[in-house]
Amino acid sequence: MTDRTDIVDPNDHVVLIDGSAYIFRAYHALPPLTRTSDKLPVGAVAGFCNMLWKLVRAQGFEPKPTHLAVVFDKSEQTFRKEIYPLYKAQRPDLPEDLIPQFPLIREATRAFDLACVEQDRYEADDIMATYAEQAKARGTRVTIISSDKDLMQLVDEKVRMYDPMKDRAIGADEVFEKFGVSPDKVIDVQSLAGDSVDNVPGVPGIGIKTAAQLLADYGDLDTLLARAAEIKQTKRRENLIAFADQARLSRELVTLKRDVPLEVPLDEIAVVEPETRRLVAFLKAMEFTTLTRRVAEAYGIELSAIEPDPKLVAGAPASVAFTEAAELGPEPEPAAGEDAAAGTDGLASPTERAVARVAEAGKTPVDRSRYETVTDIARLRDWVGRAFERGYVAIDTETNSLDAMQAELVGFSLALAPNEACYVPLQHVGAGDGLFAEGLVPGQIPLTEALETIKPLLEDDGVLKIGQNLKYDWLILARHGIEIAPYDDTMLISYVLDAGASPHGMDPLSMRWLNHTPIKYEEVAGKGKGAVTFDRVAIEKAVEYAAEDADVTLRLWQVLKARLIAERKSTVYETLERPLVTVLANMERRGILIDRQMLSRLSGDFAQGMARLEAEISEMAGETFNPGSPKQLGDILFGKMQIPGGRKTPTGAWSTGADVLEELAEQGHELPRRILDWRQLQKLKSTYADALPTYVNPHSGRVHTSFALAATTTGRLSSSEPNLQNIPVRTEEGRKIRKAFVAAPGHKLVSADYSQIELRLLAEIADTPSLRQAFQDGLDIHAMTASEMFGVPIAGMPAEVRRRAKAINFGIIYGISAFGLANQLSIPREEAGAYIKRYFERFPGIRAYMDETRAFAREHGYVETLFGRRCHYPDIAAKNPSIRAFNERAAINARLQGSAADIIRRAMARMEAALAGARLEARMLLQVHDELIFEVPDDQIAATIPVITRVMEEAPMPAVALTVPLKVDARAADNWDEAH
DNA sequence: CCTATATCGTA
DNA sequence: GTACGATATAGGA
Repeated sequence: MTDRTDIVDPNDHVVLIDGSAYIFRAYHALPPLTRTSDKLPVGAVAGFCNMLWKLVRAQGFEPKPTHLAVVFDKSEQTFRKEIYPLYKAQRPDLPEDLIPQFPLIREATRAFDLACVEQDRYEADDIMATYAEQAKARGTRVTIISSDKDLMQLVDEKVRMYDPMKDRAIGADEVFEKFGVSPDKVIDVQSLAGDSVDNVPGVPGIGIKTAAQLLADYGDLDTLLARAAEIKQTKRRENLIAFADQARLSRELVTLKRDVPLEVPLDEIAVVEPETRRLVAFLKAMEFTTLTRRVAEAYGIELSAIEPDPKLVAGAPASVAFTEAAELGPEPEPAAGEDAAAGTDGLASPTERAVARVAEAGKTPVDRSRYETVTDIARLRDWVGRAFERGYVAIDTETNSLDAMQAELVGFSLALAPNEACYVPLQHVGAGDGLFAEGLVPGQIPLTEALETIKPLLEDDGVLKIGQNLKYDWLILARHGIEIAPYDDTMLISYVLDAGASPHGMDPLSMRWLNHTPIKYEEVAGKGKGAVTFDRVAIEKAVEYAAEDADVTLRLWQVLKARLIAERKSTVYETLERPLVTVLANMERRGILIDRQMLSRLSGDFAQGMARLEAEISEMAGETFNPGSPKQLGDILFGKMQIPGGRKTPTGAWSTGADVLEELAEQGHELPRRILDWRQLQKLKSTYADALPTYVNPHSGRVHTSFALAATTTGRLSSSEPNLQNIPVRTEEGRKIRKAFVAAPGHKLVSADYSQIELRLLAEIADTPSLRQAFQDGLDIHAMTASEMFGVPIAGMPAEVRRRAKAINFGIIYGISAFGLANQLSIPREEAGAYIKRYFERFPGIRAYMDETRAFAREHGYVETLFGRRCHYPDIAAKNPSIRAFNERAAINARLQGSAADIIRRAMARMEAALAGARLEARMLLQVHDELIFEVPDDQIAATIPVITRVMEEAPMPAVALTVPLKVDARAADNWDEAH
């Protein structure tokens, strides 16, 4: 055992050898050399041993190294791959005769008694960067033996590089030669220019030269990105803006980690005299005659007295070379899923295929002149026939409205391959410019005939239909009696892969993956006052826009579907996303009934109340002003009336939020109370009582919201136009609005909601036995928390104690901070901090859960739900502490909120079949995060509720068997308020 | 005319 | 303290 505990000091010289890189370069630079007796390739090994010998003897290499480590890449699975799965993904297979040299070089290192370092999840570069950083901190010189440009960011006055093949030193000047910037700017250049070898994306159209120039002009990457809008060159400016996030991702990839938790500390890589006999035995086994002789001479060893290392000699059974080489082979990959794009089918692994698709995607430029306008049925039949042959087709519909429930079909486009796309105009009308009478433009296939022709294609089990935000097109066509199946949705695939990391609309996806900017809708239809609906767009212009959408969708699918498989997210997509397209489309199609008379009456009542309050407000203020204007109100309260205790908003204006006014009201000020009352009425009137009736569809007489599947970072749905997920419930006045949501005659509304689902998931995920037990025993969870924390018995507990515990429980779900809890409970921050401390003492598992989640998110840039959904937080490592803390809280919350969202999605995906299987006519109408609302025939209510409850409670199975029970409460009533 | 800000409704 | 969307006002284009 050798003692390696010397302490590094400033006179030392730390030498770090990039082992893996050395082998590659030596293999290609040196003439092939094989061991005489068995033709084992050893060229790189020989070069390596010669270099080590020079180093330890300090021959032509001053000063003599005191510390030396040979550093290797260990596995392909590095933290960079977790950030960006395509990183270094297109590495070609190693040459046959190179593979056995890796283990031999490790053996050589050991034979020289030098440290051989490799660590899971880190590349050799990161390990070297960490050693260099630590050595520098002690004032020690460092030489990195490598010519890898990725290491050049480390060069400074203490750290130099040395190219072992060219025998030359690399200092700041050489780095400038290569990158056009000083070493401290190398990272920024690489972030912009990217690297095709390592598959670092960078910004399209920017190479090293341009990057260096831009950095000379703007200083650094962040400044450049912030001021990108100032750049004159159009394409360059657009790319810098569109790919800013990609540049930041690239920066993460190229920045070497300087704080790797080293398994072999710096002090342990001190150079020691080798055990000479073992070294000679190794060299002899390698049959390096010249070097063996030199080494033996230097140490005064009689050559013939040493036997070659028996493990390594030619013909040795199961020699280290071959056993270790086997482990270096490519990782086995499961077979790829369905796949139809040409050219990349033969590739071995899903990852390679995904990388190839990404690389190919930008290569075929979009050529709009090749799009066909289909105006006769024979041509349409031809396209349909070719789609059948191909087995997949991208489709996009064009309409005259964004509202899928009332939009008229204007035309549709199909795409079969890049640039092989067509547009089928159906209902275009004259521009109506006064010269020509409005009416159908001639030469369009009659709507019914066209639909009859494509229906068999769109409903054929054997042909995959591909859309972008397909729920919209599905609804349009469903209203014409066509139910598209099977299908894929590029927006949802992107959402599964990149939620939180990048947007999922067609234009950003196209720019990101295809390096192509599609025609803007405004360019064909105009914008603002001059905008026309798509049916009035000239067909020649419509073709380019519409066919391009199908073309782009198809190309996106080729890239994203391959990534989905490579990144192992097919199950998330197939179970949590894809089924929801038709489920939500059907919910939207049904809509919900509202009682317009009731809302109209409420609107009148609210108006009356507001008028009365306005009179009182003017009276108290001594003047009339608009109570709806925070600016005017702030001036009255804090200017004119000089009420103390005002706060400012981030923009410097007086804050007049409800919390501020509430406080003033409690101090006895009358005006703020009136304002609060007025605001409540104003909100209820404008947002609900007046707005909801305008959403009633004239044909159905019902309100059809639109649910967005890909709008949130956590996996929740969102609802808009109108938002039916924020219908009032907390106040008596508000519940009057909710009462206006009613069941159709002969039906009732059934509301079924998960009880405390996020807290239950907290107990599950944070593995907290006491919390879990409480749920298993059906206890009041907030009272139980209070009892644990404050030692108060549950029986006869004061309401205030329970209220505080409840606020803490919610706080935990939201990633708690003393500041937030203090705010919520109106208590001093110190007191809130003490509560949190106490909570963590009682529930240590939850603190561990929060710490683990933070650390995981920090390391990976995302968190995962129980079901594998990824929520990305690209700013989790922000330097700004408040941004970072915000992201940490969001990440902590996302695992819980997202897992709950997954569960209700699973329930929804199964609900239709469960109801149909039980011969029930209940229809799911709405989802409000932890609640589902159904419309159920009166006589089926008793039979329906148990089915709904069971599907919801069993939703995690079989993917996840929770140890905490899920509880669902369901009730039926004539209106939503009473059912809830 | 369009965008940003403040406010407030929900889970 | 998390996640959303709608409305009104205000101010620059």
